[in-house]
Amino acid sequence: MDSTDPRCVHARAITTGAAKANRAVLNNLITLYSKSDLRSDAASVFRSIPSPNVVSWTALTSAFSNSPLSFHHFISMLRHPSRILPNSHTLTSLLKTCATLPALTFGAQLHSVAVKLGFSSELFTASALVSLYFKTGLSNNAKKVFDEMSLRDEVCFSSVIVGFAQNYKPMDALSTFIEMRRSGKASTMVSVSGALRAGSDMAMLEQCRIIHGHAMVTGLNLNVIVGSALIDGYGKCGLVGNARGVFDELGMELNIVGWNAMMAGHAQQGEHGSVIELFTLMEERGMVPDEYSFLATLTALYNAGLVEETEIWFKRMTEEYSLEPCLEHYTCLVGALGKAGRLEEAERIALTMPFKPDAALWRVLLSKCAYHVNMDIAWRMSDRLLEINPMDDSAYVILANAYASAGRWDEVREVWKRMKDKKVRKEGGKSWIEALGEVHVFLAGDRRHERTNEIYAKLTELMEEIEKLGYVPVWAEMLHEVEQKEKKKSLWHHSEKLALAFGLLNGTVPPGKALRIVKNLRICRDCHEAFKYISRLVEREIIVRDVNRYHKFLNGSCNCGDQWATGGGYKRRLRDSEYVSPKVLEEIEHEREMLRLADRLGGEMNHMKLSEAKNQFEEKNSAIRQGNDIKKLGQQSLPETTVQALVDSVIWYG
DNA sequence: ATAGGGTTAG
Repeated sequence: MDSTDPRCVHARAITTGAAKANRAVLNNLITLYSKSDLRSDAASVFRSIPSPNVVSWTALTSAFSNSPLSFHHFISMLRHPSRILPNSHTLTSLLKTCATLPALTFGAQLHSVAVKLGFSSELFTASALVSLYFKTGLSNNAKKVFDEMSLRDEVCFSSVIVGFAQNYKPMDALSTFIEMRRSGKASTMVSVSGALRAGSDMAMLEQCRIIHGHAMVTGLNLNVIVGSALIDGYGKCGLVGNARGVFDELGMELNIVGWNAMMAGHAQQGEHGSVIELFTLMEERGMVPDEYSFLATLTALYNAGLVEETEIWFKRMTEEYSLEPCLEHYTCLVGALGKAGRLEEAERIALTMPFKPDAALWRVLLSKCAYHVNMDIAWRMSDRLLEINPMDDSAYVILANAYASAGRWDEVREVWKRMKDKKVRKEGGKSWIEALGEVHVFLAGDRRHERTNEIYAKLTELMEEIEKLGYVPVWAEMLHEVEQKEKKKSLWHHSEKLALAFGLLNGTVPPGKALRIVKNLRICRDCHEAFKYISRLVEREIIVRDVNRYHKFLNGSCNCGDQWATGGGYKRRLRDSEYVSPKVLEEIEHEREMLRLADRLGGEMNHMKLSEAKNQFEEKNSAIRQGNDIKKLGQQSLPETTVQALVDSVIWYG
């Protein structure tokens, strides 16, 4: 036994008599044991303390953090005859457990206790509350707690940045990052990786580049977490080469997360060869592939239309690697089987797998039925989709499109009528394009952009030119009775075409640079066809990130090999709140300048400032605490009603 | 003496 072993320290404490004499020594021992993962030893040290104080109790609950057992210890403390009042350390530790489990009901009770005791705006307690609320999806509550804090350090800022990023509010995450930098807080690996995640969730390449630059100046680019986030970010923005640069730079430092992110980057491009290559290399390096590695592999194979390979790798996952496939793995398999026309088999798997199929899975299968025009099964899938969400527009749209491509117009009208009767609205197409650090959003038929006239003129010009090159409009999915001219127009005004025309105007995307478009739905069949021709016409690379994958158009063809009608595997989740308004991007433009300045000045002073601010805050806060209800009434313990509320809510967690 | 934030996917 070496001298740092807690048992050794314990023995010495007993032999020297320190343990008997000093409660603080034993409190320390509890922490020492729990840090070495010896929880039961920690508990027995606690039991040996004749009159445990709040520190002893907090050390005990912390030893059982991330487990509901800590709640029970806390209740025991409150019920203890010596009437011990929790302090901010106690509540902070418990709130962290609530965030990890998660345990919102109990956490909310703790919040009320924190308010009663005057801790709810304290740095540590409030940070833990912020994390708890973000973890449970209550962004507004988290923001409210954050807003009420009078002192903020880099940790609580990073909780908010990461929290917003995890709650699909990338713009809020980025503006919090900017706010943090403006207030002079140093960037950390956590805040930078959070900001990167926010940027990459929107496939905002420029944003990822700026943050990469910032990471390089601060040296955080060599951090494994930031590096993995960079690989992921570049991958999601479609720059696999840049991702690979970071990947190679970090080399042996990277853990499996970084490897999986790299594989995912290739997978989203449909580069299954590179994914398999990395998979092999990973094993040669002694790393054990996990569920994420397999998801990248299955997505790549499935997106490439390799049905048998998808099946083989799915089997390998369970049989050779003893990994449990999750819903997303099954979605790849079901989609692949569906694509091969094995629809009943795919359905059977969906119904017998150990998970309840979600909307995404039924939608994938529905689209495969539509693809094979197997309308009986398609209707069944559509019903299943509507069971999950009666307002799901895709349940109708896919059916209608399938009938339309088979020329069964009566049925098309029937489906549209049904959809209208149920008051289901079709999600409109939206596309955005990044030009000179700004993002421009377009809806189908949008005329709100300030350069609208130029955009429509450019579009007409482009379409007429490619018709000369042999482009034929693809209107298989449109109603036949619409006038030829009208048909053409509505095809021409799809959001992705508007975005592309804008990107080709003078002063938007510089000549020679790829045009990068992101779309909320699948790219439409006609746009896919038109973009192939346009890429040849204008001799530019056009990159479209749709809900399923990347499409890279160059010199008349697309790297998806027209395998665009897929689904499953990785998805890009796009919500209205994620659409970028140029105004916020202006701020980021400022931020770029500010980052440069801040980095030149260096961030050493921040720590000094922080401790100074902390002292001021403590003075102010002790005044607040003296004025609060409980202390004012001279109570030594929490009111019985509060304790009872805590007890009532703890039963939910066993 | 006891306390808060993290990368893959979704």
